[in-house]
Amino acid sequence: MAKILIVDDEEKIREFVKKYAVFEGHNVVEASNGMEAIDICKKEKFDIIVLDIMMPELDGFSTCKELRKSIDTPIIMLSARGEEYDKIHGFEIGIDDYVVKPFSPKELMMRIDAILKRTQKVANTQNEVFEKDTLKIDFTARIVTIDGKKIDLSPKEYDLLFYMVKNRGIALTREKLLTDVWGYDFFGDDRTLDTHIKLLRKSIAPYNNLIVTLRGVGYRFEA
Amino acid sequence: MAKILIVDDEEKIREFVKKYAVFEGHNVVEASNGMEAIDICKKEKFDIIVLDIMMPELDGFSTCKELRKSIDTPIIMLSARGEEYDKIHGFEIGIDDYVVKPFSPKELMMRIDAILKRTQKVANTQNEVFEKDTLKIDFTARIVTIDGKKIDLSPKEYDLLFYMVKNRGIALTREKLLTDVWGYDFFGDDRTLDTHIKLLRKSIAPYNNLIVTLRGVGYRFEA
DNA sequence: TATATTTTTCAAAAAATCTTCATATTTCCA
DNA sequence: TGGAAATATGAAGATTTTTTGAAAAATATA
Repeated sequence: MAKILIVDDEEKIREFVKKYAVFEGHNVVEASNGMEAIDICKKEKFDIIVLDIMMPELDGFSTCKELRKSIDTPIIMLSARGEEYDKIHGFEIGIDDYVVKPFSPKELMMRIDAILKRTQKVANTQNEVFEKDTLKIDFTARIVTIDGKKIDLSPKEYDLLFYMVKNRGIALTREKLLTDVWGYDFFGDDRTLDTHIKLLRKSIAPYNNLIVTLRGVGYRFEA
Repeated sequence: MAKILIVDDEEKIREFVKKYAVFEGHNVVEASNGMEAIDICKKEKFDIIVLDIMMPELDGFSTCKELRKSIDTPIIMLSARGEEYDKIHGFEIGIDDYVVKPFSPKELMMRIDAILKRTQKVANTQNEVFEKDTLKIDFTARIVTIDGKKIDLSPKEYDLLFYMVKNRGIALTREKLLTDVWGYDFFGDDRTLDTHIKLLRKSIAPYNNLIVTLRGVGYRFEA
């Protein structure tokens, strides 16, 4: 069906992805690191590239950046939970989708299928955007504006805001926020989340009420 | 709502998970070890499988691997903190999510809900909702509205309402309400429940009659 | 290396909620 | 019907949770 390049330093992951992709009738080529991927791409053309972020030497982002200089093959990133959340969302034009580890083969295949389906059609260069009154969040460009004026947010503020907006209308427990935005291994103080909520509210000033406190539970971003 | 298989050698954990899953209206089947889980899965189909990693004989990973040969039911792993981090994030990508012990029931339920939402109805991002006339309870957002207007509920009020609505049409003894909503270890005054029923009734004002007093027994939320 | 920025910790203050308790009301039945 | 038992209610104090500001620690930047 499609020709896929899977780039990961762990052989087991490559094997696993390959197994399921082949099962679905795809043609799979493996690369164990970024440099190798770049070399291979000079010779062959793929329909989709699955790229792990965490790799020794050339990481996924750098590899992606390099690849983008010559090709526009859709790229799906693999990332650990809590890892580089905003980097993934903010990465300029580079990434088509990402999958958070751990993931099931089914999920990855679904994403691959979705992208393949999408790329058959006319290129959709529309940025992914959330808007509410004069608050505008452009996930693709990584820009937040209020009333047309650009708002400066720290990385963590972006992480948190993006995550909450992506999951707006859902009651998010403190635990879920901490593990998903900070990563599963966050051991920190209980007040860290509150503090960042505070900073974020301050930053999005007139819209601070969009972040609703759910006492005893966590927070919710109003849909 | 969903059919869940919980696999753990510790009965306490199984009970713990079961209690809350049933609480949320799920249908739960237990297995005390990997082999049993594999056997059960040959006969029944589940919507989600919760699998402990640390089990005697066949551990969670091996069980997962075996299960994956025949089924692609979403799997959530339970792991002790720091346990098998690499394995979870790397090799075993046949899993959909993981929860670190000790975990709160809320946390696990949220992840179960998230996976169900993602796998069952990909296009359907509908929240789980209860409606009766103009009373609307959005369990996903944790929002209660009457006639479109948002009602403010305290945590206990919401928990109580949640529990009663999930178990509507059923006579709920005071004892059951106290142990299930407050927890096993509630030693408090007998009037605590009454007081919260009072507050809840006040909050859902025109619908207060939906909470029926069963003298000598407890309360019932009208179906 | 110094400087600026960001993240985290911490403790006090504020806010919201929970529980208790005394009293009122209702229900049931001898 | 009278009174006991169960439930409802209001108010106050106790407790819990969140907010906040400031400072320390960690990171990034010049």
